[in-house]
Amino acid sequence: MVNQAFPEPSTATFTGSIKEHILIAAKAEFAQYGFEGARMQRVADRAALPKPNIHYHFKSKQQLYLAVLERIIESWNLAFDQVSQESDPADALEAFIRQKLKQAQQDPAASRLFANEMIQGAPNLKQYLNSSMRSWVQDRALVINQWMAAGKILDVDPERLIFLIWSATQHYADFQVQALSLLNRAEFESMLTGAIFW
Amino acid sequence: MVNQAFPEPSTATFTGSIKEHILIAAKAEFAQYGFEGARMQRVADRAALPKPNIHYHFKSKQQLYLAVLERIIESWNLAFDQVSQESDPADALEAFIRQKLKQAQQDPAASRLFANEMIQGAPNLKQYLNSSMRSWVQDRALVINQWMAAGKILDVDPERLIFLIWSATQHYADFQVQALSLLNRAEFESMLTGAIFW
DNA sequence: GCTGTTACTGACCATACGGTCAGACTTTTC
DNA sequence: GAAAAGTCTGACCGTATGGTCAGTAACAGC
Repeated sequence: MVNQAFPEPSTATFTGSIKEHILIAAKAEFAQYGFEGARMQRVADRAALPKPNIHYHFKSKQQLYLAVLERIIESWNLAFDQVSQESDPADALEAFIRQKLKQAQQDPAASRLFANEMIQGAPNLKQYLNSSMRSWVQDRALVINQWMAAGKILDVDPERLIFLIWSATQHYADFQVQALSLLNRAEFESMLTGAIFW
Repeated sequence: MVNQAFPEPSTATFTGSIKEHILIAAKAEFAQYGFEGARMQRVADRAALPKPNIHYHFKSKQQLYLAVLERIIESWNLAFDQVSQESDPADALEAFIRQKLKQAQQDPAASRLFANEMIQGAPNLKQYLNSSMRSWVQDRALVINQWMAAGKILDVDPERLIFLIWSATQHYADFQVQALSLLNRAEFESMLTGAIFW
């Protein structure tokens, strides 16, 4: 039996492709243990498949990991909606925060996997950080600067504001155990619902 | 040669005890790879010692890990200074934030190791979270509630405020690569100096 | 300088690990 | 319905891993 600190919703009534099924199992494993700590046998156990079956669909551990990572980045890119200087700052920021919290709630494993990758020095995501993610931050920062110039919000460092929101929302996914324990609560959802506090 | 994504300050001019020397090397290894991903051989390489030497001083990987964890918790406890309802909220909160940022700056590996432990579901820190850490949060929350009752600060959920500060400060240590990359900066220190933005 | 104790280490061990492969089973194509 | 293609898996392989051990070196006490 696999020690699943954060069990995925059961895929017993599974309908998608087997590759997808394996990717979900692998995501949970990599999220919990990181690339080096992950075990192909545990991925197989989580997916309830023989180990060679995993290797049939994904040539190597590295390739499986990259496939998981790619899917996560892809799904996050889809959620990167547009904001312009005409948007109302309060509305836009609240929408952004709610979206990030929803992401953390719907797929905390993805968030934890990303955190693991960052902690290890982003060996597989340096390119992503330096290209699409950076330009995304810069676009947002530009809008925030425009809001400031138009007197719509107080002066802040735009990048710092984005980091603050990013970190606070991601925190609930990555440090789920800590937050639940410190708040003495059992359910993840109620914790996130309460996370918007202004 | 060990791939040190976040090299520790060199201990070449090493003066402390060998156990301490090993603990520092082990902290870096466990912080980067987590318990399961860490390799005793790499710990030995980081410490520039033969592997059996590590096992002479620490019976097992598990015991070495616990020793590292214990040292971190201990050093953090020392920094948990007291705040009372007589304190000025602005001063007290700023002091708290500066202290947390200093911690993140002085020992980011410790912060990352803690993050790794949380991501894995705190298998070795459940006790700590449920006892001393929880009561620390509750003590602080009480003071914040008293501040609110006295009209010194606006109404907020005290635990959420603590989490917000915790997450934002910890973020700079754990996601160092991301933040440096997105800000297009090379030095960690200047990034932290700029982190206090109000 | 001998003795007891602590510190160290090259060589080794059992097991776990990522990965392979030959053959079996299943589905598709015509 | 037979051949071809795709999917699956028990048994296995070479290597890396955590850990051991016998023996050596260093050092303190007398």
